[in-house]
Amino acid sequence: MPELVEVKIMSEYINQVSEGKTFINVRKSDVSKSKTNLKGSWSVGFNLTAQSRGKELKLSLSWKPECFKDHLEPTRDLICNMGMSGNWSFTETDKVPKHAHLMFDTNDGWTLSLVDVRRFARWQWSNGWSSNRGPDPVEEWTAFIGNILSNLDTKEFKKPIYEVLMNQEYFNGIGNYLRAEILHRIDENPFLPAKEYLIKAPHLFLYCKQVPMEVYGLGGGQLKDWSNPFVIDIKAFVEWQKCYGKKDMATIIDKNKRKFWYNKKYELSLKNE
DNA sequence: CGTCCACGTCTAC
DNA sequence: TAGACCTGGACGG
Repeated sequence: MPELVEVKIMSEYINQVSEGKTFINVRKSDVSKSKTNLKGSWSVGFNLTAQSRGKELKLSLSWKPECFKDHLEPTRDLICNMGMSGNWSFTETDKVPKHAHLMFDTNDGWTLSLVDVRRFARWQWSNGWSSNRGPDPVEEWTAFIGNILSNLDTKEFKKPIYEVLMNQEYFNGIGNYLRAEILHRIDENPFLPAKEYLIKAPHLFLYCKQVPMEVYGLGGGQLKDWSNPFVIDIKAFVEWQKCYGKKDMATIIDKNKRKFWYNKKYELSLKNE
């Protein structure tokens, strides 16, 4: 599920359910192979807030004033990647869902859990966002454009746009369905080198913001096993999609073994490459 | 039963 | 640039 929009919605969900709660414990499932050390002094009285940037989610743990001691850091950030199936759930502690792998318990019997069937999600303590991921196309639109423009003459932008659009160093948050839908909307040859494509279709920048915002308006994309608490209409997302997963579209497998969905009219452009 | 597929990174040859 | 990492749903025989 999680691309930019869904991670953004998750961060809002975490903020909503954590508001006014006091957390007293952090733990992981027995089956989790995460090596991030959750032990230590983070065991009494902290608040949780979340923020997203592209596909990254940052959880900030900050001490309740009455629990704060001088020798402690006032806040600590856990940077999370949600993998293919990660999502968040807030339940009573004895009703934590199957496949919960990172859990935060409150002092009144509730638990915030990172639920992740495939266990590709990762988390680690960090002072900030990962340096190898670019600005958020929605929340930091100007910086997002600047980051690309100042690197337009690098090797990377000689690669076809459908590949570069998945590079998180420049398009943090764009994943497989957003790639397909954005390029389909623009309706320009997606096999063009990225720089050339951007010169022909500079509105790609705008679409990298607008298309996610439309999905945000729908409550986010739908994943089979994600009960998205913000969903407005279950069918809306499937109907909104014009390209990704549609049987009248063409597909190729990209370098990363991801299926790229695109309009059949560009099949010929591919052969000419 | 079995095989294929999934909204993403990682790291090892 | 293959694989590795994972579970489970869809679909075929």
